[in-house]
Amino acid sequence: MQSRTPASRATGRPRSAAADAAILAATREALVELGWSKLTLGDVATRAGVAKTTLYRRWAGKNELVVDAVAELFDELEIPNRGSLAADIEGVVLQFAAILARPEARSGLMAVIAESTRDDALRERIRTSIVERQKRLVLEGRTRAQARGELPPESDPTTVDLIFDVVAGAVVHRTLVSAEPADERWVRAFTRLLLVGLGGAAG
Amino acid sequence: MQSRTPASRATGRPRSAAADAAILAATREALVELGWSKLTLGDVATRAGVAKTTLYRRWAGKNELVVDAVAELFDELEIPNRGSLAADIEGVVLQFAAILARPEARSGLMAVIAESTRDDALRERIRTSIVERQKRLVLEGRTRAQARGELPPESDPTTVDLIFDVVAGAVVHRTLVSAEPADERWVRAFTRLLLVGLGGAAG
Amino acid sequence: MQSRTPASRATGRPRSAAADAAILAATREALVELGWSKLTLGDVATRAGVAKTTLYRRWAGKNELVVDAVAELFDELEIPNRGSLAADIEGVVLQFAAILARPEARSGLMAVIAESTRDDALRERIRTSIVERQKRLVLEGRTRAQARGELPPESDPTTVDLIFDVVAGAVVHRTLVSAEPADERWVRAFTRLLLVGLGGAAG
Amino acid sequence: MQSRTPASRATGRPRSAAADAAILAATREALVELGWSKLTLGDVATRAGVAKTTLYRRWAGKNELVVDAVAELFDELEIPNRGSLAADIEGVVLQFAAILARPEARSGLMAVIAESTRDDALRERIRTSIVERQKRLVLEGRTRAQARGELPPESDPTTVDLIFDVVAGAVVHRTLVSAEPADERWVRAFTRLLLVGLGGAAG
DNA sequence: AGATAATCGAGACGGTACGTCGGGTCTTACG
DNA sequence: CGTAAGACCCGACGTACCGTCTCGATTATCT
Repeated sequence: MQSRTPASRATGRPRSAAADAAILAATREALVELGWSKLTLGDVATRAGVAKTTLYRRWAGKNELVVDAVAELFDELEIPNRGSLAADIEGVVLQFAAILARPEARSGLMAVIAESTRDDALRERIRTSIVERQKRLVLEGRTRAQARGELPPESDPTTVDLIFDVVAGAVVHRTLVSAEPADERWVRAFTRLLLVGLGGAAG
Repeated sequence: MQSRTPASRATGRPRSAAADAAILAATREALVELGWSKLTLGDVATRAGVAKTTLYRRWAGKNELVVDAVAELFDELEIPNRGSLAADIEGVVLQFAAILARPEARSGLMAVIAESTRDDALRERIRTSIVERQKRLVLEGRTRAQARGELPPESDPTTVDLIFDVVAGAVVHRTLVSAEPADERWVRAFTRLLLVGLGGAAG
Repeated sequence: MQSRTPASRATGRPRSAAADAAILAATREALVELGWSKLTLGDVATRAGVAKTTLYRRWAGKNELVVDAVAELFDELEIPNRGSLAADIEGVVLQFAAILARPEARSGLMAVIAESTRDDALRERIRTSIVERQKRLVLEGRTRAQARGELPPESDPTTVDLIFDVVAGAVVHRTLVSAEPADERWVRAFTRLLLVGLGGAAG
Repeated sequence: MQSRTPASRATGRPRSAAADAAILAATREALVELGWSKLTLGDVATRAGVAKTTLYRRWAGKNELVVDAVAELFDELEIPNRGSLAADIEGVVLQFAAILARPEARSGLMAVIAESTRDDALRERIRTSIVERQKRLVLEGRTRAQARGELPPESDPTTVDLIFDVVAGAVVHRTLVSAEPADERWVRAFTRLLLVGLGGAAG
């Protein structure tokens, strides 16, 4: 996750593998209790039972650490097989909304995105660890829908990006900016819009 | 803009009106140069030629100040009248994308949203100053499309919220998270998706 | 004591005069309890009820602070008038030894002298605040002895320096290096040596 | 030099003899370049081409290491035979002053003395390694002067201590505290004072 | 020859203090 | 009163060394 493995050292005491996990868990815990802006690396180190230096040896700063801590949250996402494209979308969107409802995701995610607007390395890390990694969901959903005959067997790669931006963007905006719950009612309306568009439905 | 006006005092030296504008301008300038996280209120005060005391008398902190400074940026948005709903949407989305391309909006907006996940007053301030204020664009667009007969004359108010989340969310996600430009090609594809849905078009 | 008075500011909150005294007292207290090497500026600030920044605004570091704190200790030295040069010397040497027996002087003094071997500004500060200031004792003692006719009325200024180095050096060496008490017996033997020399007496 | 020799083990890899010398040399080198307070054991180890572990296996810490490194410097002192007590004293004092003029002695010596005021074991080590070892010079000088008939053949042992404190103290104070060179002129004046006293000479 | 054991280099580890920076508050003199 | 200036307390920053530890690799002596 962190760009380590420095050409495989031979000598010296090896880095503690347990420390990595403890630090990431402590980071999420601190995010829940304190939120991004009040989270301090000293506190995270203490919670993890680790010295500050150990933390800094592995991560360059708060941003990098939180990206890694948050990215893991999204790995539990799975696109369900409910028999229809609409039902599949509704399922995954609800999962996504559930993660965004958790406090460790809410403030952490937006904050690192904010920071990434001025930090190219951070943006790349976010893209690699979170965005690109989750596009698998769109791909799998489309493949399945094509197998069912719900979508034509074409495959413009930019369409995947577009759909990902629309779905993820809508849920994030609903949840964090409008600050309204992305509940089942909303998800159904959103899925309908996504499938048939403004013109197709009653609007 | 700032919820002040302390019951209109009679005595004492009145507050400098120029200071407010100077501070907000200095804030945007500092956002461009430094970004959210490196912006300091002491620096803003210096740029504005104002004492820190003066700044704190008017705003409670960094978050409130930046919300006000950023909110003004979105007031220039106008939905154009290009003769069709599709063209109108494309126009306003491009305007929105242009604002989000400006550095003073990029990091400032996301950062205050991140903070708002743990600060109800701030969330309310964002909703009032930015979100609700710009929903006028969706309303106006729909009214115009209904007049043209492009949309049925129905008016579910939750649909406005949905569309706003989808449009704003997609552009923000494309621009800041995926970190790709919301250029004319992308806007056209997005508008088509919005109007006819995944199923209706080649998708 | 500290080279302040920066051209006499007009504006802004003035520096707290109480803070200076509190910090110097806290420094001596910490020297007694912890000694030079375990004394930390953060701890001194806490003891003085002052923020670390306040301390750093006034002193450049541990060395400068301790010089000022220790220098005050020697201001209480007075050369007594006991009727003869020998008795006067014995009196002042005993006073000096008593100060060097106090823990706040012991480790602090030697430590700053050690540091001063690599820091010209510090050496100058020590010379001004401590060495030159206490040479008054030698001058006064000589003047008095000349009035009594115990010493010829000549006045080679380098002799003052020589005597000061011999007296101060001997007491410091006896006390801190040999680590034996400079008690009355020793002081008497030393004074006899100083007055009549190795050859004159039994040696 | 270091109180080791752990009961003479039989088995296991023996300690490198070269390491000891390399470490002491590196210590003196670092003292010259950096001075006591900026000297770090990690740096000394690197200079000596040795791991930190190796260094700590032999010395308990910075103080002990520096005492050993500095003590060796004084072993080169020899009291010359110039035909008279005065000339002998002048000779050895000049040698002593020359050593104190070297940077590896200056800051190292004073610093460990400062530390020794709070560390009995260290004080004892200094006394053994440096102070008592060099008293041989006073003893030899006196013996020789007595043989010449310059001093009475008495031998109060406390007089040796007194003279050692006076001579060493004066040179150290002149050199390090007053920060003036102990040159030939000064040494001559000091020797005269030591031999005939304040009263005997012009003062 | 093989087992045993202390050494060596390297470098990660838990700590403590550093000196700096920014946040907000307060205290001046001036308008 | 408002204001500019700047000192104040506080808490976090990221770094540097401390002295300890855990590695794999040597290098001895003792079976």
